[in-house]
Amino acid sequence: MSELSPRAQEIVASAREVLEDAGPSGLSMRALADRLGIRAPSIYKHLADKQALENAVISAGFEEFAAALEAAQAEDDPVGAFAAAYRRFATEHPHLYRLMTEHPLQRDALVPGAEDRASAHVLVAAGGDPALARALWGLAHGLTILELNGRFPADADLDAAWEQGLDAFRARLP
Amino acid sequence: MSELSPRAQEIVASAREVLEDAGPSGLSMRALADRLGIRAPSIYKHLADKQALENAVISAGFEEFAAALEAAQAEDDPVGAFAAAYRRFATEHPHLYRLMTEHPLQRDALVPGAEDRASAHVLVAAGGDPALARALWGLAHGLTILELNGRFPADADLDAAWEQGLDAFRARLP
DNA sequence: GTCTATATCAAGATAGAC
DNA sequence: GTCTATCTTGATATAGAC
Repeated sequence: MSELSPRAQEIVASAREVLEDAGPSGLSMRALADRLGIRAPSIYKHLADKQALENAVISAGFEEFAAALEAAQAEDDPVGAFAAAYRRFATEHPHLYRLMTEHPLQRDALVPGAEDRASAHVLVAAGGDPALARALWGLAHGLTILELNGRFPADADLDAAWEQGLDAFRARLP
Repeated sequence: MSELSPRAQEIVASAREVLEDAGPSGLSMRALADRLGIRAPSIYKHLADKQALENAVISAGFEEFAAALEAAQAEDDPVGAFAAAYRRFATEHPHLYRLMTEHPLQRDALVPGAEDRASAHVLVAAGGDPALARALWGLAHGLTILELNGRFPADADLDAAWEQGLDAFRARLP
């Protein structure tokens, strides 16, 4: 990913706002231009195309996600601390989380290391075991996205579901 | 959901084929009409609109999913049998699985009970504990959709990730 | 850095004839 | 049950002027 000009960074920040208001499908070049008070074609002077825009939003999202996971590390209950921070990030930024996870990533076009920095935390939480870490990630993502997609009954106790799942993982760690 | 005419059922079956060839975004009324050898407006004589079409495909998907999970029940390792059938269904019908899970469901417009019949199996696999069942569902969905979205490294041992996760759940059951 | 004007494409959907 | 003709909307993107 090439460096972004200051103006491009402003545009990306606005894109993030549009995304969080309107969801991934509402993030169009026109909607973004409206938010910026300019016309859509002007955006192309700063960002090559819509993919570049989305990739910039996603990269920033990973950096923010990584920071949130990092701030939440706790030695006494690494699994619980990871899961709480994970769930909170997704709940507070549902559309950003969706954009970051619902499609294959164009890794060549992202800020290098942004994704890795986020995924490193699940490995720590799983005590360094890659297979257990991927399973824990699966649990966290699955519960998160099923909830965002409204797949659980309205009266389901999701806190209890998280705790049951996390307890199962805690029991596998020393 | 109202009953479908025989012709409508043929159209839904073709829609399923288009979906599996081209993915959810490739399932347009025009692409479907091409497959059927007719013109797009003709479809509207049999199905009210695109949502009705998608809901019919989704309902059929749930019934097929439920049947696959039912056929896989095993008393000695209910968690493993459930997970294997779940993973196989999603791997064999990735675009159908996506369509069934990536958006909120319009439950009023689905065949009654189709979703319930599928979700009942995870409850059985979890020994009847709803919270544990939702966690297991989260694990299965998360690993499945992360894999479909290409989120794991190419050299990741996903069989091992599934086994680690499933073992954690097996240990919570009598 | 932004503008207007425009090209291009593809989607869902309806009216009315046959 | 299918057709043609058409409407409407909305998206990405480019050219070239200011």
